[in-house]
Amino acid sequence: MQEGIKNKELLLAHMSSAFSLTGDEIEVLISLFAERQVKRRGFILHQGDICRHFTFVVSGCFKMYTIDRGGKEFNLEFAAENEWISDLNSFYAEKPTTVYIEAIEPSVILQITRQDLIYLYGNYPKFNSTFRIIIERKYMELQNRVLQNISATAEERYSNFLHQFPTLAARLPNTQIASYLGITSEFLSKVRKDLAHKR
Amino acid sequence: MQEGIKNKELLLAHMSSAFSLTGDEIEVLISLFAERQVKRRGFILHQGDICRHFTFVVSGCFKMYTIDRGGKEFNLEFAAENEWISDLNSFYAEKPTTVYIEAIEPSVILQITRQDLIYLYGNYPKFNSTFRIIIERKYMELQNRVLQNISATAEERYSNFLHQFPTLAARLPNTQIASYLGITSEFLSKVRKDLAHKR
DNA sequence: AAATACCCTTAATATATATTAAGGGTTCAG
DNA sequence: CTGAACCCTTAATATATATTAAGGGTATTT
Repeated sequence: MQEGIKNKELLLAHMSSAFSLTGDEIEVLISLFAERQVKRRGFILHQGDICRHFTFVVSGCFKMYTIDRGGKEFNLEFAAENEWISDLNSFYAEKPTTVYIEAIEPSVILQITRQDLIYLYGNYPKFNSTFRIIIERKYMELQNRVLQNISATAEERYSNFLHQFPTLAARLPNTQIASYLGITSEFLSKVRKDLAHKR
Repeated sequence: MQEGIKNKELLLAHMSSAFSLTGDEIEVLISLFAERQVKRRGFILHQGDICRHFTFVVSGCFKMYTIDRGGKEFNLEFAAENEWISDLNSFYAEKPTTVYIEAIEPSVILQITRQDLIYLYGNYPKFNSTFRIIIERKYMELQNRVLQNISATAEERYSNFLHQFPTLAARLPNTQIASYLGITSEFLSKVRKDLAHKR
């Protein structure tokens, strides 16, 4: 329990941003989350598998994506430091996932299993609120993304992405950003040129 | 407490689909939710207001939308019987909303205020789980919608909408569906013609 | 250091979707 | 009952975005 505590401090700080935690709660969090290193291009979830963990990213970055029949990838979500990633549908229903979660950079994560999370919900009620709030925040972000998708041009969506996720944008290849925005990387290239000319 | 109990039974049935409720929990739910009738075209939330209620739809149907500088409406969400609707961002942060929630049909709703919901979370811990699950379900639906938006053509999105929300599709004018799908109603008209010819 | 895979850009052409305009059909409020 | 809103469709034209193909640049692996 001494090794890796340092990484768990980020999780504890994150969890106590909404509600402060008691000593007991801190202890149980530390005991139930397992640390894992993931290499660049390493998968923590593969299409067809059952998603068995709720994952907190300590460092590095992941993408969650699907591949259609034509072999094209579509990025549903990125998760960097201090963010959560999981396929909720597969996780709770224990059914095969349709997505991949892959490390874009060498990463360190903390994971809790479904069983342990349910134990946590049942025995430390505060975590129901904590995880409710985590999901609510993610929900609002997604809703904003849907609004962008139905109302904004590719150029507006890209500008917005740069503005909303500046550090992420600097770390990701444009191909990955294009896949997230729902455009081809060739078109993103044009959009970038047009934006540059507007300066 | 006798009048309107019938409408609250739908809420109770909905809430106990994930966890069964005790007598106390049922009583507090009944006491904290207020029933309201809304006419067609009536607003339960107006841009600039603070969203003060979490709303459960007993009957009828609502749309949640924004209007851009050009006056165009974009439908973020529909909510019919047995669904929840609220602008979470405005509701929790108590700041002015950017959206409208308007009845598309004469409707009956049950509403709880932010204060009462927080009271509920604090004193009846089970509802933390219940509302966590409600939000998780909505999150998965939104995620699926984002995937559609970035990966599917307008025709695929429309087919999917018909398949996923058959009763809703039959009740809504096509203009509203187009606004939800992120296309113009003229183009939806063409999509419908093309689909009809494919039979 | 070479080889391979990845990444970014450009441009020509093709397709999906928006815009504008117009007409007819329905519903709803006065 | 009647006009005013709304709704749906069509078609011509315009714009946004995809596809294909090609070349050069950068990492990563061998």
